Amino acid sequence: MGRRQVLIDTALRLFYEHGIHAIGINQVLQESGVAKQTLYNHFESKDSLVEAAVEHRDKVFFQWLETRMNSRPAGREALMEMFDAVHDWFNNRVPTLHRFYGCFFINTCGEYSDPEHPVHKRCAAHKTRVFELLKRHALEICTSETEAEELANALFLLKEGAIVKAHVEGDLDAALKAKAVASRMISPH
Amino acid sequence: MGRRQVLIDTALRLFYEHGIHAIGINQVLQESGVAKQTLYNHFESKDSLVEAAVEHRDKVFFQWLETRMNSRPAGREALMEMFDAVHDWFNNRVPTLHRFYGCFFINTCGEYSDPEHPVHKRCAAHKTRVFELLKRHALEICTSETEAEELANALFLLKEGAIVKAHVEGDLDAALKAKAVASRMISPH
DNA sequence: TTAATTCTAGACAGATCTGTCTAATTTGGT
DNA sequence: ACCAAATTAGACAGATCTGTCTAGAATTAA
Repeated sequence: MGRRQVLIDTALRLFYEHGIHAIGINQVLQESGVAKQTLYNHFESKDSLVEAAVEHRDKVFFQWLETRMNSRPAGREALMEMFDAVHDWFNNRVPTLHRFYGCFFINTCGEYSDPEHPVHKRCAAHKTRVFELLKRHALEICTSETEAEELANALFLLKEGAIVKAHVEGDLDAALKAKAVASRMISPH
Repeated sequence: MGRRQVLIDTALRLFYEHGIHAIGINQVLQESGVAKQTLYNHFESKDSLVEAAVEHRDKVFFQWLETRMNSRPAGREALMEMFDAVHDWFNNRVPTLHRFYGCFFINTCGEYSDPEHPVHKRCAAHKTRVFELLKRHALEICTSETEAEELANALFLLKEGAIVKAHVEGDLDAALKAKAVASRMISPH
């Protein structure tokens, strides 16, 4: 694996576990076994490495979620599969996502509150992308665009809420509880 | 106001806006106009100040929310009022909560991922406390303990999801959308 | 083989971090 | 007015932060 990718992987792992401002460049270098100059050959600053880490997480996470949902019939089943997917995530059964420390994008926005900051913007873009994925499947089982939007929104909120509950309170069944609520919202229709 | 409280207020404001590890003790001292020795007379370390800030936020936030909910009849109306309350919060109409930068407890857990850390524990305790508040009102309109638990859980997830959506995506209507979902969950019953 | 590129190791600068210490000043109770 | 406690200002230590620089080693391509 190229040096650039090694740096991104290591940085993401450390940032995700401890937060971004708690991790210094030197620690990333030491754990990745890369020289300092190499880092600054590939990235012009720490912030630039942070951006790359967020972008990478977006790619990995979205691909994983989309693949999981596509493994089931589009529409209701795919939407329900989402909750099973994040349930596996919460319980550390998805190695590619690392050990669960909440949502990297939510955590990162807690450290970059300015909505105009490039890092914050990338986090927002990720969430919007996931929302669009839900909406696409919601359209399969809804009779109008508005209705699909509302359903996708409800499921999105439940999912985000479950992430928070799982991380902050350590509730490992949060995803299943969210799924139960979601199930009641879709089936009687 | 006592020096101790000045320090807590200033620290909370800065921590909430920028994250905890991004703020140094010296900045807290400068903005609060307090000497360094005074800080270390009241707190044995920065972490101890962080704990105090989290505890204070818990007190202020919970009291605010409980008061808002108690301004309406217990049960369904109080639960609906919660969404109006956080809607005001998202739109910066609650001065005592500061400008909205997401949930301080969620953000803080992003920087203190170890669930055994005192700071993380306090954040978890806050969320649990809010959940119990919801459950108390849910019991007013449910026929069983289990049903109340499930309702409180659903509303809790919607609320947390709305906080995330409002902060990360800048969706200022997130609370109203969550309220709409919640409303559909309660009224037909 | 040679030439160009990439990487390494680490010194270094300058800023900032937490926390300690001192000594003078202010405050509050009696 | 007096004494004790609290606060101030700031120097200081030692660690750590980001980012630059240099010089040599490794890698890659022609």
